[in-house]
Amino acid sequence: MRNNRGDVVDRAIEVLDSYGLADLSMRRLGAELGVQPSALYHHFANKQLLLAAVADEVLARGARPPVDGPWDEQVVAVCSTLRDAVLAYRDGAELVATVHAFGLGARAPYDALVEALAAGDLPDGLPDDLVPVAARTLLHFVLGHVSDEQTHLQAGSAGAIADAPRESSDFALGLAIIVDGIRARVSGAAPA
Amino acid sequence: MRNNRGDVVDRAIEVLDSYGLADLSMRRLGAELGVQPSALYHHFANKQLLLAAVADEVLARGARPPVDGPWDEQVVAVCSTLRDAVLAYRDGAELVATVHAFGLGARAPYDALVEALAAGDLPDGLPDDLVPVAARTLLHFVLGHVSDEQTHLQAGSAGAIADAPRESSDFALGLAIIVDGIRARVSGAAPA
DNA sequence: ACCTGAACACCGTTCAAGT
DNA sequence: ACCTGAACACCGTTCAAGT
Repeated sequence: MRNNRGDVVDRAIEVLDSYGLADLSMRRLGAELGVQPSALYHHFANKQLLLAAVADEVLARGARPPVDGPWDEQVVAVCSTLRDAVLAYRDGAELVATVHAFGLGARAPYDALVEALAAGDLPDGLPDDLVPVAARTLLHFVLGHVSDEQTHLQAGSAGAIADAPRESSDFALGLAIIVDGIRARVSGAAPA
Repeated sequence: MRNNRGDVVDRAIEVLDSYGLADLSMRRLGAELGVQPSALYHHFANKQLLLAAVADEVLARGARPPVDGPWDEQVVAVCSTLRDAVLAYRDGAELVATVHAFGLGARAPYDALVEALAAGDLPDGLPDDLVPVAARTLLHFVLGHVSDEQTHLQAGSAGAIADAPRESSDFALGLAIIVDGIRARVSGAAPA
């Protein structure tokens, strides 16, 4: 009945997927593991570090090998992989966004985007100062968009939202807008 | 010493700006007003509706009259107004994003973006199915970007993040990328 | 290495009752 | 119309002590 770090993370993902991020408390997770809440502090110094480990595991489970090809195809591949990874568990996008906002972990998608954007096979290549801005813009889009999707997926239980349903084609269109915008800055539009 | 709805919202904004969103609790706000926490439930059915009213007030205080001109200038104006509005109070972006995610209030910026995008003075005009996607993409960008800015503004107190500091020119560049992307879809690039 | 048990300082929310 | 006071069912975290 003794748990190690991995057991705790695995069970946390089950609780997350079954009950949502708001119900993933240290007390609830302890109960689910048959253990006092204080026992979790043997494995993680605080809840935020536990959530960071959970987010990293969600991302690791959804990871796909890097694609090669032109930078825009690489970017679309990374964003689609990220979307699928966080979409696989309830509140996955909100979890990763929260952890990323706190700056502990969940750095893999950002790094992957930077690498994809740096694969400038264009004549001029992507300007260096554009890469981090573009990467963060893409990350905000993907996590924000999927958070919306997941909120509306669970909308029946909370009974608060009555907007139009999101189509998965919205994701492709929004992503294409940003990629087009990056391309426009490379092939010689006027800078801001 | 009796408070009305407006008093509660005003005081909530003061607590928000002084102590941050995490410390804006019903109990703390009650104490700040010299009132039992339960008294707040006379004015708001629950905390989320209170936060929605606070977010709407933050947005109202930062509101600026609509600009006329081409759609892209209107879009930049709306996004800059939104950025300034939420940047004026601590955790303002996170507050508005949270309220928006719950679907209660904070709809004004979205509506303003839709209106700006619909001001298609272009020959072809903006395709109807592009407008909502573009509006949501812009909203995610602005709120995500300013959340990052505000998190890093307060980084010293939490001592967790050690990334590169955000420059306000990053906002202009990221916004320009998205606007360019929208423009590319109008002036006849291949659809996704 | 992993866990207990008790404690501390908090939460949001409800509800009968007061003025 | 606005508020009290008490209660209910929770939180995250610490810490001495156990195996």
